[in-house]
Amino acid sequence: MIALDYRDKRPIYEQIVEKLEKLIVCGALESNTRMPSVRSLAMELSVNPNTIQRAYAQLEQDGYLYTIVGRGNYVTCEAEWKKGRVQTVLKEFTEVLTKARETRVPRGELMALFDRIYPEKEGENT
Amino acid sequence: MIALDYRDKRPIYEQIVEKLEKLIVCGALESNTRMPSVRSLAMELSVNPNTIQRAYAQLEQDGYLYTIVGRGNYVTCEAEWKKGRVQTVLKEFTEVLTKARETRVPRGELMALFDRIYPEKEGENT
Amino acid sequence: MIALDYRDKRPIYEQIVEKLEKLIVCGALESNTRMPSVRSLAMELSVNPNTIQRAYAQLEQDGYLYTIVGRGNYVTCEAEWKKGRVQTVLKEFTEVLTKARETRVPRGELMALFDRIYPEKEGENT
Amino acid sequence: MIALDYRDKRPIYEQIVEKLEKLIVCGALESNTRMPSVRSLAMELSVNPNTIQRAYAQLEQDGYLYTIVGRGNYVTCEAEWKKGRVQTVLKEFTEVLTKARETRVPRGELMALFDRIYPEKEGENT
DNA sequence: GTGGTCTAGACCACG
DNA sequence: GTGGTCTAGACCACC
Repeated sequence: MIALDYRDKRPIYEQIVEKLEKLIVCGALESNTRMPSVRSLAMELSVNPNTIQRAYAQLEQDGYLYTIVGRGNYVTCEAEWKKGRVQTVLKEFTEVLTKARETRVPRGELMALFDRIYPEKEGENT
Repeated sequence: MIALDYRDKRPIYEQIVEKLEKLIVCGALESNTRMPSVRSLAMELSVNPNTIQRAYAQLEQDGYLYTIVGRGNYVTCEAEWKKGRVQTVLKEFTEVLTKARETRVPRGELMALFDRIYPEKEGENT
Repeated sequence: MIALDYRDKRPIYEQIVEKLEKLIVCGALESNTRMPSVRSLAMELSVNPNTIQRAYAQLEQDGYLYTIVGRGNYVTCEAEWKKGRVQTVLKEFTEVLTKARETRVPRGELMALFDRIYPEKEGENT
Repeated sequence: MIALDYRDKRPIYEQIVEKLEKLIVCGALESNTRMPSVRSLAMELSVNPNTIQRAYAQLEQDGYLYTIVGRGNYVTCEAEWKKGRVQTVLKEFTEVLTKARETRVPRGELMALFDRIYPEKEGENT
């Protein structure tokens, strides 16, 4: 389900958070789906349950999961996490653009990338 | 010259790297200029010389500085660091766009930001 | 009769206690009325009978219910639970006021809230 | 500095958070003061450093502390935490008042308490 | 020295 | 069986 990179300097729990976040955002983990239990995921990834616990706690705080004690962790419905997520992305987008301007990256190069990665589709994403 | 934010989560040396990088990119520190000595900058910022040493080492590795042993640290010429810099920015740009697509951020919203931050100017940046 | 919120952090039995308490206090469940049996309420709410049992036990301890073995659980008469209830509320009121004073919340702001939530009516509640 | 109550059902770290929060709010711990180190406070309270760590993390998240890795934890300036704090208190005040109204607690009794705990002082708290 | 992370193993409340 | 808390002890980056 998830591959950990022990050479990565970031803490393990953060990697797990990032990976799970992606799975939730892309829709691989649907709303109200039950996540693997703390212990089972810990076994699967060969890490300590505390580490998984921490990752789940972070995801809960970020609005991606909700916890029912004694039952398990569940994925929140999309509308729940989408708002904050969009804001975060827009902020990051602004930052990288500012950086690009400072570096005087040719505008055309950015536009080309933009169109390639985020093609304009009729009736979608608009 | 540089203001440190001790409440920032990132290590001090990283903040210094970032600030100096900006000064070099924006042209405030011109090519082949001699940087302040490790000890003097350490004094000025009230930090451990080791911290400055580390920042300079990082900047050298990133291609912004070159060292002449016994003489000091100098800013590399623009062409030198620009290549790496542009590549970095483009990679970051790609990543954030991918993230935006996954999150299904409306394309128009990104375009609007793009045009505002990076306005099209005739004969420049193209 | 009662809606449970599984995303609530509090244990289920506590939620049930709170809901039933409200129903008793507001008069929806009158004095000496027989409460639904443990098993039937458990069925209705789709929870474990133990959970209902625990909620009833808590309510009995708080003075809202009394049990006649073999007959069922009954709502105590108003005068019975009112004393304890008033005391509890006054204690909570004192605590939150103390907290407000420590935080130096403007007195006027509290007064405004007070008047809005608890309007002075002639001949009532005095 | 702090007395723990092991009979209390709440987790230890939460008790510590509450106690420290009070000390900060009442001004006993002034802004930008350095808190005792994780290890030393753990020793003093005879608990595990992880427990203190958790308490400090919570306080940081709530805006009462900021952390400088390698240096220690510091109290944030008052304006930082005051805003959220006031809001919390007002919400609690509203809740308890609503509860009081449902219980039909005599308005006069509340008013008396109010005046005793939060006396009107000229030129202050208004 | 500091805080941050992680492991191994334990106990508890909840349902 | 589930998540939540806690202990004991360890290693790391940073300054």
